[in-house]
Amino acid sequence: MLFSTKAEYGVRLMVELGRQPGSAPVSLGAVASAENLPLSYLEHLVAMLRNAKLVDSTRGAHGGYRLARDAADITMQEVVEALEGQIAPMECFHETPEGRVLCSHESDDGACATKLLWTRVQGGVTRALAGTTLQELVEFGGAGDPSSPTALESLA
Amino acid sequence: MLFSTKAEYGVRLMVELGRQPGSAPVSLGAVASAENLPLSYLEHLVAMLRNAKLVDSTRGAHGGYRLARDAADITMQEVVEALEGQIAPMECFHETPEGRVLCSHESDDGACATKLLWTRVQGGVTRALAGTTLQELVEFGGAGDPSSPTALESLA
DNA sequence: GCAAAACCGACCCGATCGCTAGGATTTGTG
DNA sequence: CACAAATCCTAGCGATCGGGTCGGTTTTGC
Repeated sequence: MLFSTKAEYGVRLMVELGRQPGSAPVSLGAVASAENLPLSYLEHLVAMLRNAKLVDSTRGAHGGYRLARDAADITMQEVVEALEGQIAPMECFHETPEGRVLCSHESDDGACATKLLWTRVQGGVTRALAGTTLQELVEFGGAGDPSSPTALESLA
Repeated sequence: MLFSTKAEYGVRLMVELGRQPGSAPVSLGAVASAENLPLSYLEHLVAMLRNAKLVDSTRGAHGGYRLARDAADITMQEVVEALEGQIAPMECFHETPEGRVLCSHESDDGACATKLLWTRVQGGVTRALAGTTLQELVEFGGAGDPSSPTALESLA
């Protein structure tokens, strides 16, 4: 499995937030029951998303969460990386701030034999994640679960 | 981390085998010391590769392993799948024998909101893996230690 | 017969995953 | 003010897996 359910749940959470029409915050409980996910677990995930500044929270009664930015402006790479940590195909791969990929096995001039492969893999994943916006998923997606007719209106 | 060291070590093993000129089998010990990997662990990995019919083994003194097919005819998808199991971005993703991708969350007509994303990711990974042959890695790669000057461009 | 190798299975330790529990704080509402 | 609804925080727990070791058994060439 490439990703754990952290990414799955977290993305679902983001989609649910992105689907909300108004600017009123949505409680996690609402998201949890809409997507049929354990609330206490979602709390952990949403905390990561908040740290990554992808969602804003308002505390207290009638509080909740909403997207920190426009859905069209949030790439899935940001979301997944907030949840799963930096995306790298392999332990020995680090990405420098400038985007260069380094393999800790390679000597100064001799390339690691596997680098070609992992670089291609990472490229494929990164392109897929960075090339998909939350907006797309919101538009694409149904309710995720047929049991909740809620929030289906924005599709029409 | 997308993949574990099982894939890393296994690919290195395959590259090492692919680099051998003659048809004489290479002992695991030789591979282990060449790549500086634990022999006893490699035994498990090579067993998977043997089950997947990617390597042949000959027992007894002066035995060892060699590629079951030509390096140009082995895709990295086969290798990685033999080691890591079926490649899927997410638990809920299964691939039918016909290659169709199914998400266990989607109802009959309502699509899972995350399916678009994971499908793209899987596509990216699969293209990278299936589009890379062992031969390419053999040609690309130095030994990891003895450095052969290689062209680092044309990675993507 | 001996040594080199492939084979096989059991075990071990630490990390992570998925999740729960129990609280504390903040804040709108009656 | 009291209360309830919500976010927030920390700790823990069972299970699985990853990475690796160990000890042994076969098979085979010399």
